[in-house]
Amino acid sequence: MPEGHTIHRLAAEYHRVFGGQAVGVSSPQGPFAEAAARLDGRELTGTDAKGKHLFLGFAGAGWVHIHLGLYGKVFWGHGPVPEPVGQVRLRLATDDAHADLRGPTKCALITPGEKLEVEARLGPDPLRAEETGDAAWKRISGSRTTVAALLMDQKVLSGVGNVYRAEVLFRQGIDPHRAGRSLRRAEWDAIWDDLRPLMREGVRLNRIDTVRPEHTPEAMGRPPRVDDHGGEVYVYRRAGQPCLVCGTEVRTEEHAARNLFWCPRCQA
DNA sequence: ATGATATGATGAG
DNA sequence: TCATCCTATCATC
Repeated sequence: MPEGHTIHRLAAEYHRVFGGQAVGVSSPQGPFAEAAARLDGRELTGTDAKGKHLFLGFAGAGWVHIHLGLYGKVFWGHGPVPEPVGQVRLRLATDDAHADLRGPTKCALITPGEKLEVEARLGPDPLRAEETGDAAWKRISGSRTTVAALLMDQKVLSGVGNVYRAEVLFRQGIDPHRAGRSLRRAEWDAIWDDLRPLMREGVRLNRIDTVRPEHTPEAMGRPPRVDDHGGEVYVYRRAGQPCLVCGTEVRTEEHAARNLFWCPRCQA
């Protein structure tokens, strides 16, 4: 399930597999069928990502705008294209590869202008090398909203989801309940500067690892540990378990309809 | 088999 | 704040 690192990885993957080629486009059972027919056989000219939004560009036809939401996923395959099983919203296929998109919140054909509008609605993306965190700081520094909610607000900052939120606040020792306007500039800069390489590493490994080498169970002389979502993390979904750094029980609560996790001692 | 759960976002009230 | 979209996975029966 997707945060920004997943989307940027997909943009690179779609480009690597289909870029510069004429691609078979279909929407076997979905409401995208009409648009897919218009794209079928065109060249995939480029891909792009901002935050959790993915864009696939087709020659002379504009962009396919994809948002995975909570459930969306892409299934990759090689060789002969199998019959679609269940709901496939968008299938791209060449002679030797195919990609099936299932369950996205959004999959629509848009114009270049509409792509710019989507991007303009989003805050800076730590995975876009040319962007800075300044616009996000402007929103955060004047806000009475909690920093936990602000980091999840895609208009403020794009690409960060529940895992990166919890983990970056832990790594920076910041209490998630603090108001945005209580943050010092240096604290925000530390969050932004930490997110960039952290999320870049997420793109590379296709998972979220946030535990520093000095805090791994091996380094701390503790038994090995496996997080149930496939990455090594400090607090995400570790409620009731001891903090990897200080041993205090990790806490959780519902915060704006999402699960929030933090260490009350390290993030006091 | 069934139910709970999830890394997201929107629109109504 | 709540319901809703709608899919895969895992735990429990």
